Order: sequence, then structure tokens, then C-alpha cells
Amino acid sequence: MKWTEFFIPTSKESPADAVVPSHKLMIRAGLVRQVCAGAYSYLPLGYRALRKVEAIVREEMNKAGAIELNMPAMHPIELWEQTGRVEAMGDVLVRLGGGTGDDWRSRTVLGPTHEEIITEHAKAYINSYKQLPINLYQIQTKFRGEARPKSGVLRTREFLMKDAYSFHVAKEGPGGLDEGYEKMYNAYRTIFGRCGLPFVPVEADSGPIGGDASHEFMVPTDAGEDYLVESQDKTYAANLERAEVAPLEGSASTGTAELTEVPTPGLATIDDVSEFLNCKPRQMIKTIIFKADEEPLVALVRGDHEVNESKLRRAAGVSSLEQATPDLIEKLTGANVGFAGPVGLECRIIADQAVTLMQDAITGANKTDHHITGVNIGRDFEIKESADIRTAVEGDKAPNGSPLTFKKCIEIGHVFKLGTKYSAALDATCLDSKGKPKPFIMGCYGIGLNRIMAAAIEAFHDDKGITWPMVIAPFQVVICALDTREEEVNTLSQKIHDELEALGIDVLLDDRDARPGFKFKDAELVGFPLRITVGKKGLADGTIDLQIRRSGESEKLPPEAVVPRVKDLVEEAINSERTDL
RNA sequence: CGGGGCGUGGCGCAGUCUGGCAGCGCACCUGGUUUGGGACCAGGAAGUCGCAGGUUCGAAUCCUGUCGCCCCGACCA
Repeated sequence: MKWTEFFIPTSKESPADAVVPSHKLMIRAGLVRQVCAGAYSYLPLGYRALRKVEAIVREEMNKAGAIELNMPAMHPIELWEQTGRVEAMGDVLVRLGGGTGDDWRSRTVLGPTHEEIITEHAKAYINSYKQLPINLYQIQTKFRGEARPKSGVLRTREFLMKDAYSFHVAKEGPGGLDEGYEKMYNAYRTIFGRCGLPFVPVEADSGPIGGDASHEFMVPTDAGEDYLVESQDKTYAANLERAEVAPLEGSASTGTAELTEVPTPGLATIDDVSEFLNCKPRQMIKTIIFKADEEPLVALVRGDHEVNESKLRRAAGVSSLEQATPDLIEKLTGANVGFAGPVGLECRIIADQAVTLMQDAITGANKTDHHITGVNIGRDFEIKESADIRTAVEGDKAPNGSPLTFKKCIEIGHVFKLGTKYSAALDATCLDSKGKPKPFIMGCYGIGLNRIMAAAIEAFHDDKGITWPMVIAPFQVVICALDTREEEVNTLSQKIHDELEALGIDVLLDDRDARPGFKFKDAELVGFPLRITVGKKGLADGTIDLQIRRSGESEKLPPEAVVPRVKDLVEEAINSERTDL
């Protein structure tokens, strides 16, 4: 391919709107163009990279025994009503509008994911356990009504996703969900590893969609929105939403201070009260009231800690959990919001592990505009249930005692053990070996392809531009033909181009009539892993320049040595850049 | 949804406070010179100043409404 016959709109300046590196570089290198909030066109160069990611994903999914199909973006809302997800997804579910009443548009949604559709298909066609296990996948455009798209292609309303769904008749044993999950987990490692990404698999929170196990694949980068929590000894990694912490050191004991009620007029926050009473937030007990499965539930954490709702939900063994309304809080405590405390509260209370070590604490008095000091466990109130229900913070340790570190990261893949949530809701069953109908036991497995591409750029760029991994670079090699008016330069450039192309190497010939510096800057911005420079200056002493983008190393070679050397470097990079081996 | 910012040629911006010819840099077109690290000279094309209404002799500029985009937060199967 010749540059002058291709379409690469590079730009020296990045748009003011772009904040994260991948966004800036994707626009400057002419990979994408924004059409509206959360929707991007992939320009030819960007599309090439995306297609390469797609090819790797497809290849590894096929290798893992998954079978590709394609499902529509348009779904009948009825299926979503049956699984209760119209309400659960809320505004995230994109609905066609413009119709009136019950016309087809208002009964149609654009799929954010395909559990409902695939389960319907399984219900229709899979009648016997003998047809199981099976894993069906697609690579398809998804729509989600994200409230706030951001960071370029990292969070969009329309994106390309590989979604796979596995069906099983049992959890354990050959052909069971556990085995299918393991296969996908390993396929994901291979996929991200082949892409050269510095990925970390972590325990994830399976969230309100249910299911009993889940892992996310994270790539550390400041542009991310999630937090990766890792133990220093690298034996533990989890999403911040999920990360468990070891109990703090120390033993419980009762303090000596008298229980004293103090007026705290209008001071309803931890910060206000601690400042007013001249104490530290960590001396206070934060009392948060929830509505859990329609019952009130009180969570106690230290003033400098945050309640982690997913951990609390698991610890409490409830399925729904939401913050209580002011009405409920006032009814329960008899005080305005901000003055709740555990002393004298008649209700299920779960205390965080760290709270059990506190003494002479300060809490709300369950009386508007009052707090109490000198609160002690055992003497002033009982803790019947305690658990790890707070979000990990700097200084915490992993369950094995190794200190935790925190990194921002983006999620590029997610695997779930779904169980029977969808098959049960849609009454999708097959007959087991005893002839009894059983709901399918399911797993689902997603990869955001656009995010792989963006994550690669986040992970691999420098101040000059992108430094693509070899396997997803839109072109593996660029030939900068300097002095394009020299016949020898042109014929030799073209010859090298043709020979590389014949070897199956993706090569772009920069045949523009431009000055050398201009071409080099563009080549570095776009980030071709290898650059061949053919110019009359080099040819004068019979050499051609070959430069490696990432390392900046360059070598001078006689013309006939260039093609074999490039071939070697391409192969070497494909292997050495892998991160899963 | 709450808070903040911004809409002026393809891109980056000035001009808005204090109403009076719509400007600059990059990119683009023509001609010439130039060619191993984003060249130079000369000429040129390109803008309903987001949109609608209002005030005014006159609006990018003032007023009202509205739409869009970005950032922080909330939310995120």
C-alpha cells in the first residue's frame, strides 16, 4: 500500500477536548473521528488495527472451541421484561423512540449485551444434555446509554464487543460450567497476551446481575476508571470493589471514657463533627443505613473508611441493597439524617472488622444535633455481626498479610459464571440424562475490542506518538522513501515493498513528496513498529536504514539484507512481545 | 441527574468585558526554490461566529430560550 493512495489524516495538534493519551493520539494519528458523544468512526488506519484485534480474538475463541454466530442489535423488549432487566438496566438500555404507544419502535431496544437473545436460542434448539456443553459467541456492535461517555473510545455508547455464552447441564465435572469457564479464562490470557498487553486478571465483583464467580482482565493505566488492588507479593489481585482486607492488628478492649452526649448543632458529616470536637475521623463510628431486601440494615465503619456496598451485600447475604431514604432513617433513629449511631438502635447491625477494635469512640446520638462520645463496644452496644464490609485503602494488607498497592486500570475483558439466572427467567431447559428438564447453567464472557486497541495505546506510547505492539499495528513496516525524485530511490523502495508484501508483511510505502523530517514525524506519530529509510544519502554508500520504533535502535544494512532482516524482526517481535508466556 | 467549562473555516485559538470591515497559526490550492528530523517566498480558496427569538441605525459581542461537546461527581450487565 502506498501512502498517497491510502487515507491517513494526521495532525500536528490534538483537539482541546481530548484528555487521555490514547484519545489524543488516536485523533492525531488519524485513527478515529468522533461523530457524537460516545460514537466514533474508525478511519482506515484505525480500522485496520481494530480488525487485527478482532482476528486474534476470533482465532483464539475458535481454538477454545467456541462457535461464532451473529445476533441482531435490535431486540424485542419483551425478552428484557421477562428477565427483569428493563428495570435493572434503566437508562443504559437504549430504546427506539419516535413511535406512539405500542408500535414496534417503542417495543424495540438496541442490545447492550445478548444474554436474553442467546438464551432464547438455546431454549429453542437445545433439548438434550447430549448437545452440551456448547459455547456460542459473536463479535458485534453493542449499544449502551452511558450517562457520560468519556476518554475517547474507552467509554462509548456504541462499541464492538466479543460476547460468548456457554451452556452446561452441570457446574462441576467434564463439560460443566467450571471447565467451560476455565477454558475461556485461559483463552482470554492468550488473547491479551498475544496483543502484548500488560494485563492482570483479578477477582471481580459479579454485581447485581448475579452469578457466583467472576474475573476481570485489567490493564493498568492512569486513563482507567477502575482500581486494581494487588498484594506486594503478587499473590493477590482484585478489583477495588471486591478486594478483601486482612483484619487490622490489635485486640479489642474497652475504653474508660464515660458515655457523654454532646450538642453538635447542624453538624451532620464526619468531617464537620471531627473538626468541631477536635478529634480524628478514625475515632468516629460511621453509621450508614441501608434498605436490604426491604428490611433496614445498619452498617458500621470507622469514620475514615467507606462502606463497600458489594461486600456488604455479600456479608449480609441479601440480594438487593440500597441506601435508605431520609424517611426511613428518621423513622429508625428518631433523628435527622447525620445523627445516627449504634447505641440503642433496634435493628440488624453489621460492623466492619476495624470497628471491633475501637474504644472511646464518637457516634451519632440518634437525636438531632447531638453526638455521643466515649462509646465502647460491649458496654454501650453489642456487635452481633462483624465482617469485612469496607473498601480497601492505602496501608491495608491482603488476606495473606502482604501490603496492598493500588493502580488505576481499565477493564478489557470480563468472565462470569452466570448460573441459571437467565435460563430460569426465560424457562430455558434441556433434559438431563435422567430425562428431567433442567435450566441451562450458563457462563458469559465479554471482551471490549475497542478497549484493547485503546489500552494498547495507553500502555505503549511515548512523547512522539504510538508504539504499537507488532501484532495489532495497522502496518508493521513503513518505508520512508526520501528524495522521491530519484529514480533509484523509488525503484528500490517499491522493490522492498513488494518483497515484504509477498512475505505477508503489512507494509506501507510513504511515497509522498515531502521533506524527511515531516515523514519521520508522521511515522513516529502513527507508530509503525519498523521503519525503513531509503534515501540517496544512504544509497551513496550502499546502505538502507532500519529503525525500531519502540527502542529507537537503528541499523544500516545493504539493500539485499533488508527484507530478510525485517522478516526476522517481525517474527521476533510477535513472540517477544507476548505477555502470557 | 448535580457542579464547572466551551461552541468563531478541517485543526488549534484571538476577538465578546466596553456593539461598528471576522482575524491569527497549522492544514489546503497555484507557481517557484528546497529535501536525512515537522522548509521558504509569492499568490489564493475556504467561516449561516451552534441554533432560534429579542434589543439596536448596526450584534460573534447585549438579553431570553434552546441544542451540542468536554471535564468533575453520581451511575456503570
